[in-house]
Amino acid sequence: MEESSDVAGTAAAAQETSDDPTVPASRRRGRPRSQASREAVLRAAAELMEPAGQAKLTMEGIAARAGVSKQTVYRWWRTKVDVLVEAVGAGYLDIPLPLPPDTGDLRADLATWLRAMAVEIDGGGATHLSQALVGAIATADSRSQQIHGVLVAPLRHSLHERFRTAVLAEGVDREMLAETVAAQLIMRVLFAEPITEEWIAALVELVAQERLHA
Amino acid sequence: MEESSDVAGTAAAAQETSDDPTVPASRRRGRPRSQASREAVLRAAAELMEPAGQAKLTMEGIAARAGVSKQTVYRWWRTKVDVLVEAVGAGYLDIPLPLPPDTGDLRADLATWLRAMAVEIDGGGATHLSQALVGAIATADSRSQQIHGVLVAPLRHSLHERFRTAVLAEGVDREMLAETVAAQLIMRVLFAEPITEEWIAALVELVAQERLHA
Amino acid sequence: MEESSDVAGTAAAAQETSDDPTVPASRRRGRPRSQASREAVLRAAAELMEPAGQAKLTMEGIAARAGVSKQTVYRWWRTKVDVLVEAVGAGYLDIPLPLPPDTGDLRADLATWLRAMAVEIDGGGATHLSQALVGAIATADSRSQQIHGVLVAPLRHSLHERFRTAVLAEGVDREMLAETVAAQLIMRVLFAEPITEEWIAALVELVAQERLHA
Amino acid sequence: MEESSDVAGTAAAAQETSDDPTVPASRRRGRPRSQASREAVLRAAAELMEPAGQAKLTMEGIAARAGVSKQTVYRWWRTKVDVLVEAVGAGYLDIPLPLPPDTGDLRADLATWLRAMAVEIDGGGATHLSQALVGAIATADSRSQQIHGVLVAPLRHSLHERFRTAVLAEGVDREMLAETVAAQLIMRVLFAEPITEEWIAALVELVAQERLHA
DNA sequence: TGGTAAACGAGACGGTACGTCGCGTCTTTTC
DNA sequence: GAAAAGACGCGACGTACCGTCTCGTTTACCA
Repeated sequence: MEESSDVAGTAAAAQETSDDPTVPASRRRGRPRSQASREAVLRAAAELMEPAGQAKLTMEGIAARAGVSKQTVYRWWRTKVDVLVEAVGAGYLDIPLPLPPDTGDLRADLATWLRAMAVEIDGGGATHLSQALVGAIATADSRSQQIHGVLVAPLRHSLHERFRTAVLAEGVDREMLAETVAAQLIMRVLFAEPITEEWIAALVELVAQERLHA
Repeated sequence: MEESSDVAGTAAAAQETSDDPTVPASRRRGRPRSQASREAVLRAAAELMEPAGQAKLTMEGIAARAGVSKQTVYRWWRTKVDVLVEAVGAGYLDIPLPLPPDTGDLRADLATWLRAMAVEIDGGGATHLSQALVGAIATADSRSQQIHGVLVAPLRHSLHERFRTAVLAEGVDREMLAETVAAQLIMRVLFAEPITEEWIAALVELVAQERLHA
Repeated sequence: MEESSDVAGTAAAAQETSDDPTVPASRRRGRPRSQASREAVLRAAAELMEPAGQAKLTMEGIAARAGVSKQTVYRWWRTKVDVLVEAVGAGYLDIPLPLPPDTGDLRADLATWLRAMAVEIDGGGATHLSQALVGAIATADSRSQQIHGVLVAPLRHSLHERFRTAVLAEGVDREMLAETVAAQLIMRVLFAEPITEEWIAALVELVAQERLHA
Repeated sequence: MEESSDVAGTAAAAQETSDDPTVPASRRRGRPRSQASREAVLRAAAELMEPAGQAKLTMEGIAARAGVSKQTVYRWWRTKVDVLVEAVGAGYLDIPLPLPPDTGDLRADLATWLRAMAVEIDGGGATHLSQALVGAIATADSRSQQIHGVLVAPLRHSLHERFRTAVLAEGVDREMLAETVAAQLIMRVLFAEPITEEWIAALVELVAQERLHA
């Protein structure tokens, strides 16, 4: 639940609302920001996402549930998405992200992982959040960068980690492999397309090119 | 008001709001649907998308610009997305979709096509529309199926067409290749990631596996 | 409670929100204004004034109590004062205004009437409303004209009526006499100064100049 | 913070916020009240009234313009009105109040004075301030006494001064005469009624009864 | 001369109300 | 019956002030 938890953050950027610790204590004036409020807001936002994609996320609702004034929410976050992104970043709302196993057998590992993701997705966990986040991109003023950082980048990163250690044909762009799997998966989630064994097989086949140019 | 009618049609499916002509003329009573209104609405929706991703698309706005009563819009389309989808389907708002060329050289053709797409995207044409459409998915009640049909399917379809005739290694799932390029491209558009030569090269390399198992 | 009741209206001007009946029925289009809502709003405003000068009159509160949407209130009345003025004009909120008796004895009649007013005022009836109305003048955008019409004019008018028939010295400006009594009374109300017998006597003496120039 | 202290003083009474000098020096501890702040606040309040009846007077605004923290304002004045009243009392915001001349000719003097007031009022000087002050009465918690002291009493007082020396019919209540002129004038200001020659004549006629019972 | 206690600036906080926007529905007259 | 017009209940928006509450920082006094 800590701010600190996103420090280790893989790629996910710092969306610190910045109680910037570099500011010398002696120069911080006025009543300090209430950490209680901050946490309450993030938690409220997270909880309001839970009910299976309510998409019922309103600033008003967040403030109410957090027991905080609307102004306080607006003071620190310009938009819903900003709240959401920070909530994810700070770990209040976790996008379930199992690391791909590494048994040495890339194809098997990927398949296993994709099946795990399928379960996760069918459970509805990721779907609603992802949709909300991606949906938020539409909001004109919204920061696709941030959403990318929270939604896509971690996925890509953890996949890349697996590919990095894999035995592949020379010259294969591992970055691209990770990106491909991530993109495919996200599309699947967004458009609620089922994740079938056939699809998994085909994707693995495409991406696990250990024997190429062998 | 039918949805069932969009079963037919492969990709760029018919989402006609269907003044179903199979209904015997003798049974159609009262004032017939105004084609003028229908067109005005679709045109208005299209135009309201134009200003570089205003995302200012409201039912109220559509009706106003179309010079049509709100009720008339609601009578024939349940949601914004429905209007948008039909507008795309009816060609009022075209997603620019060049067909991949077929010079025999798959790799070159793909690269050419991707570059063309990059231009299109940088022009901003596709971005806003795509974002709006995908964004619409978030709207809880929204029909990701329809959006898929309008946004993803055609892309996938036209790519598949090119892969179908390509000389590839045996057993390669051409469907998956098309799907991969489409997914990658859409992700790129959604998150406003630049389309670089490196990325194109890597993607082509991944996907144009003519020489596999050679 | 009727609109019609203010037609007879003495001086109090027409602040009709104008369901203008001169508009030919054939040209009135769209859903007609809900009389139920209109009345509910005016009644709500009146009721919210009751509790002895709550001054708790908010647009939000009026709408809520009337069981009407805020928008509906704003659609027909630009400000609180407008609502209040119409409520008074339409008789939902009456400023108690006993007519001065006419026994032939002006001095006695005035004294009687002033005592009656004193009772009314001590009852708190008029005070809060008057204060609210006059207070409203401060609101920059507010229409002192309207308030004058509702608060001052009727008072002046009914006094003038009594002076008109009185036997006074020649050349006395009866308008001025009515105006003087009204002004004095209103000041007394506004600043919560007590109405004493001495004050009544002095005022009557000033104003009932039957014997002047005799 | 005393109220009692304004008992003394005839008209433009002292509503000093009282760094009461009767408190033994030995008991005054801590940082003393900043006179600079006090003046800045009063000046700010005065200035914010200037722009022709902005009525834009907010505690927040006063503090901001005074370069003072909100707390400091609240520490010394409970309400806006308190600030305003003190500002008037301390002469930061003067209600222009010419003394009625005394040439011996009461009627002429009154007429002259009323004309002078008319000019003042048309200039807008008094109007906005008066409206603001009277408006403030509405604020439930507000102290009509104080406002009376600042707005009405001085007017009444200076008029009374003139009537005191005037030659009038016996038994005429000079208090009442002063009160009448004051009330009439204030009503005129509040409701923005024009001050015409006719009105002046009539008022003078009513009030300057030197020759009565002659 | 150094504590100490109140005043001060800054500014965050929980609130209430504001006035507006868009939703989807309803009610009327006109075509 | 469809359509234009437009009022309606509703819910959320983002903003403005309210009056209160910490903070860290003066600044005079008293010991």
